[in-house]
Amino acid sequence: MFSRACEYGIRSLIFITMKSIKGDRMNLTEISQAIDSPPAFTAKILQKLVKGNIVTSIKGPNGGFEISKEAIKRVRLSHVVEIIDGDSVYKACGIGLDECNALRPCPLHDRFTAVRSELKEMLEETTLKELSKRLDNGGAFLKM
Amino acid sequence: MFSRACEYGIRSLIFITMKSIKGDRMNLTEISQAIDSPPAFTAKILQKLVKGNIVTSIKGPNGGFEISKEAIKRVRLSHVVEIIDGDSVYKACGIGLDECNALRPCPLHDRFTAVRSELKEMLEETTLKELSKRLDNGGAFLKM
DNA sequence: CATAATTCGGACAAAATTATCTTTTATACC
DNA sequence: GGTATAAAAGATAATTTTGTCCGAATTATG
Repeated sequence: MFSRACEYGIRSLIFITMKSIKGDRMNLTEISQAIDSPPAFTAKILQKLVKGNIVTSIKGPNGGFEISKEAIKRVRLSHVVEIIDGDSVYKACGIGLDECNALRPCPLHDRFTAVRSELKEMLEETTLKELSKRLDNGGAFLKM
Repeated sequence: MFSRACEYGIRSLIFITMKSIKGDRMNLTEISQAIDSPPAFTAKILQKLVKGNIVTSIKGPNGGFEISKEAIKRVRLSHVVEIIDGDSVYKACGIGLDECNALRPCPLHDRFTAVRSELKEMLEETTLKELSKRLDNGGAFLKM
């Protein structure tokens, strides 16, 4: 469904959000340990999220990554997926046609777009806040 | 969503089904032309579908691939996806946790499984017959 | 039986994705 | 200013997926 990179990205963000709400800033080592991901690869993904205005990074001692109150409110899963995986999740044809639309559909078009719009809706209405809350209250986990 | 291989597989099957209904058997060249896919790669995928009891293949002159009346009735998209991509579409965690279930869920678990069961349902109820009909009556296409 | 057409199977190659390593840049603190 | 810490950036490596090539096996037909 999502790329590996995107999975790590979402997990990182949920963790960072939970910590930022408490006023804690997390560095790469802490993040990759918390979500059980390869540090160097995770660093690359975090860079994308910084450029995409999702998280802010601070260099130097006691530096790391955090997410602002504003961003916590604003950011939806859809934004994260779009930054890391692009818009293929929302646009691509289910069976790989370059151009597939209502005017010139593939045989699966209608059925596929129905399911995909469910997915899209879900991603658009899911906030980092919601996900981080579940993690914080012990109702959900980020590794294993 | 699906792998490239799976996309080619589904497209091949829709085409083969449309032709088999008319009593026509198609060979690799005809199939890969009809669906605009790399022939050698498509051959590998068709081999999987033969082993998976979806299509039957006939060697030699005037050979090729066809699908039986029985299989046309029986086969759902879910079978095809499972043969080519495995069960990851149905089972894997949305954000990549090895073990993610109701007892030990990831933060996205509930929302993700809801969408995924829509997808699963769609794949389980979609038949090759239905898809091939749309192709046959000019209401849908398999390339571009 | 010889030949041509076709799938099958395995080895190989290319491209994309995932992952690592190394150097550079920024910053806090002494 | 010097040092340690941490992210940024770029080069490189490993793995997976996608795709190709070639010889073997099978079968219809003359």
